Amino acid sequence: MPELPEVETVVSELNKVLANKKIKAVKVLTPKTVDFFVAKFQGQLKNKTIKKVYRRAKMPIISLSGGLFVAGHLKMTGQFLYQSKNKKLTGGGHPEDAYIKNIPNKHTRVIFDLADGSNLYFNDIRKFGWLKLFTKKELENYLEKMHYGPEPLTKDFTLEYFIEKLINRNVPIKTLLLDQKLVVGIGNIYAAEILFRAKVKPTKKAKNITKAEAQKIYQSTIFILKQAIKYKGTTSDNFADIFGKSGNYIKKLKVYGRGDQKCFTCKNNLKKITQGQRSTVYCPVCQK
DNA sequence: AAGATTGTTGCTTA
DNA sequence: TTAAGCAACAATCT
Repeated sequence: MPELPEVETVVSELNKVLANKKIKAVKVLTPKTVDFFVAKFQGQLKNKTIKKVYRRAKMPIISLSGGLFVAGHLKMTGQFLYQSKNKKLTGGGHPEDAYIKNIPNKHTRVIFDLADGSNLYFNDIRKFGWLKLFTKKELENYLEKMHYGPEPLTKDFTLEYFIEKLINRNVPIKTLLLDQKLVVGIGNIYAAEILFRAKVKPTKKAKNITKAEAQKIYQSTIFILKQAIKYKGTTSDNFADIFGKSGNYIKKLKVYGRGDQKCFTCKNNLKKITQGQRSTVYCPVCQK
């Protein structure tokens, strides 16, 4: 459940520790993670220098010398973990620490050995995450093919655009918020939180959302994502930053993961339903 | 021990 | 063509 705030946290930390560092060697332990291009991945990254690490949608992107890029997706359980030379990761005090301590471990898929003696690990419990080597052109083509919507925290995401995208859409608003073609970065956690803040019921059809409601959802999207970045994301399951530390936004969650508990606002019981094979929690009283 | 969990792709149907 | 719905993917926890 790395969503935009979690990926942003990881990417900004990676950029700080990796910029200008040289890759000495790369070891792929799980071929599937690099789509079985093991020799290419290991061979072409050798002796490249990392220029910067940034993000598009939920994809971390590492730009390298030689016009190459490593881009990928954490999916549900992917993690980048960074260990400087004589420092072991300690975990953040959560049950998932077992996956972070003693790296490399059985969930380590790719290891980057850096010239200064530090290591970057790509860990992934469920093996849905992936990394891929791209040239600049290939990366551009890939991103184009994805038809990603605007970044919600930039000027590209306007209220007018958002309102227009809801017109005639016969899908629940929750489902639409998860659609990366409409706007990128929102996943199951923040969709629930955004709609709670906007006081809109997740099952409401997009075409029936009023302009006033759309504006609330739009503003809540920006507010919630920014706030979650400030808290370094949400660790509800196994998200960790590159130093193995948990995100703190779990303290701020109003509805996600709180099915059958009391609404903080009205004290009635929150309701848990399933939409598009995903759980949704909302307050039947506060959200109309 | 079966069911829940979740981001995205790709298939099916309309 | 596009929209909508849903199985599948993997591993772990409950």
